[in-house]
Amino acid sequence: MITRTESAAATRRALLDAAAGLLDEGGPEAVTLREVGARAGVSRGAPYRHFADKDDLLTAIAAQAWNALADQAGTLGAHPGMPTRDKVRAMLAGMLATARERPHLYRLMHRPPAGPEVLQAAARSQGPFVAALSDLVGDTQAHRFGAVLLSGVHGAIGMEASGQLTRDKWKTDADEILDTLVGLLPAS
Amino acid sequence: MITRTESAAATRRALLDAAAGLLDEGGPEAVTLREVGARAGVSRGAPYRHFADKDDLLTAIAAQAWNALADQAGTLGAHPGMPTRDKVRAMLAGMLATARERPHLYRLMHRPPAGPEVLQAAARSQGPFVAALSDLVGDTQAHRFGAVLLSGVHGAIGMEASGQLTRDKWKTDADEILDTLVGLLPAS
DNA sequence: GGCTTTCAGGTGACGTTGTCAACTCTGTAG
DNA sequence: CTACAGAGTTGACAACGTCACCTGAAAGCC
Repeated sequence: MITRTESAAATRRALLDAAAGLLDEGGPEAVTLREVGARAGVSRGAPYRHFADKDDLLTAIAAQAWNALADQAGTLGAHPGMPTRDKVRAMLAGMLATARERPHLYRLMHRPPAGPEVLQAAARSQGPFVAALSDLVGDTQAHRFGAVLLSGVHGAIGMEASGQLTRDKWKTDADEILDTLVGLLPAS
Repeated sequence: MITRTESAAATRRALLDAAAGLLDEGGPEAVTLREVGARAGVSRGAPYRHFADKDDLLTAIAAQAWNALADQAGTLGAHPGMPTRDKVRAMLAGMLATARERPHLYRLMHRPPAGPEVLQAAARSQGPFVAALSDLVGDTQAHRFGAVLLSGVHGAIGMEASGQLTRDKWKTDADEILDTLVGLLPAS
């Protein structure tokens, strides 16, 4: 049996999926509430039953994406037998992969100003990251190293996306920058 | 005497200034061609005499901002007696200052995909930067170092803007990250 | 069971925006 | 002096976000 709340939850998810799909395919301008509703099989006004406005819908998508990254980081962090530095590298590589596979979503995740919902989800993804760094460089240095690593990879991603970081111009790319930064960490 | 081409050029500049002002004050959503025209003292259709469409106007603003940064970097690079590493630091600090004083403009400068006009102006700003680095680490390493430095500072700026890089969470800030990265360079 | 409430969803309407076509007007070239 | 080019205006249109109002059915209560 399908209760009403179940149906509503399904619609909400359909709206999120439709909006994320439109974002991936056509960028932010392609995400119109009318088209989102149409793809989800509802009318143009229906989204307002689940989200305050368009911005609220986009925020929910961003938070969802951060939570997916957090799950991925958590799985990596709990992986037994994997060298800690490789875990750090893999977490950053996960960011890079998301940015390349779904550039518009990645940009949405970093859209200022980030609301509390997004900040909390992002913090959740950074928990395992800082924990791994603590094992390598100690608690006191973990945050400082983390900020440098995260900034460096995030910046390389942004410059690559805008076309400023090309191998032709800089003789390197985002992957190498990631490796260079991770190389600053002690091994094991 | 005021020729017609002079008057047209003045209108074009007025449109650019008006749009840049609206961008600084109210973000990208505040930049409407109607309001731009009104501020420039012309009608809503006038911008189409100087720019192909809204995007073209925004692109021109981004290119103009990159050129201003390029001028600043060029002045720094030609500064006699200043230690080369300080020049590099000052150039990066100039980026950081722009990002803090005019965050919406900074974001526009890095908006993907960057057209040829923007990429060329950006490259112009990076010329003095790479030249200074060549003096410090040699031609072969200058580009790789430059990419890491630029990525790191750009990423820190982005995370600071979105509220993700706070001293509360990371025990550091963009200024310290900048210093840390510049500290990787040999002195003098 | 019947009644009332609640709430997902639909529809009409409005203001705003980007954009185009048609028009006016005025320096400028021939 | 005439024709032209081009800056500027205005009317119009479609698309969009959003709101107010309406509908219908599930859910809770007696």
